[in-house]
Amino acid sequence: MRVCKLLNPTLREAPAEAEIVSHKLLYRAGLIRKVASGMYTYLPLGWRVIKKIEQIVREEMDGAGGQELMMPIIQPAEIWQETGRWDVYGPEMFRLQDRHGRFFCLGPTHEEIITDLVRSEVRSYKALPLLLYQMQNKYRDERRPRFGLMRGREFIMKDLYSFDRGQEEGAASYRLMYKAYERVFRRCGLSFRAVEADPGAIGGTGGTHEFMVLADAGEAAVVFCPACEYGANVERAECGESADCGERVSGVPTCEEFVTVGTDGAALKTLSEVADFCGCSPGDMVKSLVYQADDKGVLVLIRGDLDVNEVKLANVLADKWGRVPDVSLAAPEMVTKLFGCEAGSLGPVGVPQGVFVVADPTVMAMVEASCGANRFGRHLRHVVPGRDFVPDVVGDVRLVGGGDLCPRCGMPLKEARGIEVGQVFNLGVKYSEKLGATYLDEQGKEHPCYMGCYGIGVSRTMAAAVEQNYDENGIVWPMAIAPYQCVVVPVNIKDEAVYRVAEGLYQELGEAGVEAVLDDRDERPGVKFKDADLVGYPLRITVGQKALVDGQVELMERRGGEMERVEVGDVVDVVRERIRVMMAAG
RNA sequence: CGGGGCGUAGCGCAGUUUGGUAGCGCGCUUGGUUCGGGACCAAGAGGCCGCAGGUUCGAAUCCUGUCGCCCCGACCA
Repeated sequence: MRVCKLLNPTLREAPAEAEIVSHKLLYRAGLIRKVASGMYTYLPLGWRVIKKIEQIVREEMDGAGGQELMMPIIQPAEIWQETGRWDVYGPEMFRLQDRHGRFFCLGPTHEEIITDLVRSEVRSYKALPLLLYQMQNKYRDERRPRFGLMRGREFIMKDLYSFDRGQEEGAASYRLMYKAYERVFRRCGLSFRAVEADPGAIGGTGGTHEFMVLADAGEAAVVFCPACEYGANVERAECGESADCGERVSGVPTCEEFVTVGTDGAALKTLSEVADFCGCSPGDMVKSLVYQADDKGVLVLIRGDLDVNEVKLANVLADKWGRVPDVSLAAPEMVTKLFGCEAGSLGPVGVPQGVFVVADPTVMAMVEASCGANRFGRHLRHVVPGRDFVPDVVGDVRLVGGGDLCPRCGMPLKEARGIEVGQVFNLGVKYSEKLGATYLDEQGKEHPCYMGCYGIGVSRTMAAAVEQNYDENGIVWPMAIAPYQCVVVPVNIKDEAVYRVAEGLYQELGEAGVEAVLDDRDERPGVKFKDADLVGYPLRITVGQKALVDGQVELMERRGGEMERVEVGDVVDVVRERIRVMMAAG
């Protein structure tokens, strides 16, 4: 490709709306342009990167036994109604009607469609395991699209679905995909971490892992152990601190109420204020939070120095109630209505009727504690969990962070931000049962297929790669996903000797299978160098008078920036070898 | 959905307080001089100032409405 004709509008300045590195650089380097909030056009160079990532994904999916197919973007409402997700999915689903008034959606995902296919076309155990995948645009009307490609309303996703005979074979497919994902992201040159995750709304019975590219711009917080393999999204993370660290003592006096009003006559509100007031630390207190779970009031108790993880709370309640509730912190009015006093004076002793009480194990492990008295400006001391109050359920609702101990090996965990580029999911029989996707075993007995689903955010992977590979001059593409492997820059196209050599090298590289562009613009060298750096071609060949008098050209790696001289006749071989090495290195 | 901010040339911005018929830098076009890290000179093209109403002799500027875009939040008492 000749840069002269390449639609690659680079910008000196980033658009004001771009906040994060990948958004700014992909825009400035002329790889993407915005069409509407959360929707982008991939310009020729950007689209080449997408296709490279797709090809890596395709090779690894095929290698794992996957079969590629293509399903429609527009999906009929009926099938979503069958699984109940037409209503569950809510405003995130783009919906539309055809001329007859029938309802459709733009597919946010394809479990329904694929399961519908399999239920009509697969009968026998002989067809299993079956791994089907596609790469396609997905549509989610996000409440807040942001950060360029990171969270779009239209995005490119690879989704694979596995159908197996049972849990055991399903687990094998899961492991197969897990391994394939590791290869995909390694080949893309990304530094990533697979972490345990919360299944969330998709539901399903088995485990799930998210593949996180570690980068500051990541929307998710993860913890991982520097010593062992453990890693988890904080929504899910457990920690190893022993729950029963204290000895039960019998000598704790009866609990008593005391006044907690500051010198200005106002009631002490925050937990640390109360702790200071009674000369103890937050860790000696019980933090009492009121949540609304669906329409029910829930009092959540946790040790005062710790925080509550709402996702884990929802899961604890789900275990007890048999459904996953919507959990949010209760509005102040609701707190007052239930407890007759404001937040800040709440506690587990004398909880009103109808309020469900959840205690974190850290609370039950406390020997004695202080807490609110459910009366304005009053607190209690010498409160013994189990003696002075008994929760409805004890469950782990603790938000784990860096410094907490690894649940596997006890080392302090590290915390980092992560960009979720992939997720592997054990679905179990949730969809196959609802939609009747069954197979007959050797005995002619009918069973629901055991399913898994596995996503890779292709467009998001492109953004994540930039978040991890850039410098002050622009993008530094890993060789495997660079739009072109190499740029040939004639310093001055009006210098005939220079231009002839550049043109010749460009031709030879192409014939040798190297993806090269020739910057044949009549621009000053500085402009071409700046653009080459901004776009991030991994290799640059500079053809100029200086070296050409010795029959040489200059070869530079974008990462590192060391210039070396190469004989004109050796360039193609040297470049091919360099590409080979850089591919392997990622 | 709540809060905040912004819509003026392809990109970045000024002009809005105090109404008087639109400007700067970059980019783009043409000509010339340059040519190893975003050159210089000259001449140009390009904007119903997001849109719709209103006030006014007159609106980018004031008022009302509306649309779009961005950020934060929707979690700790």
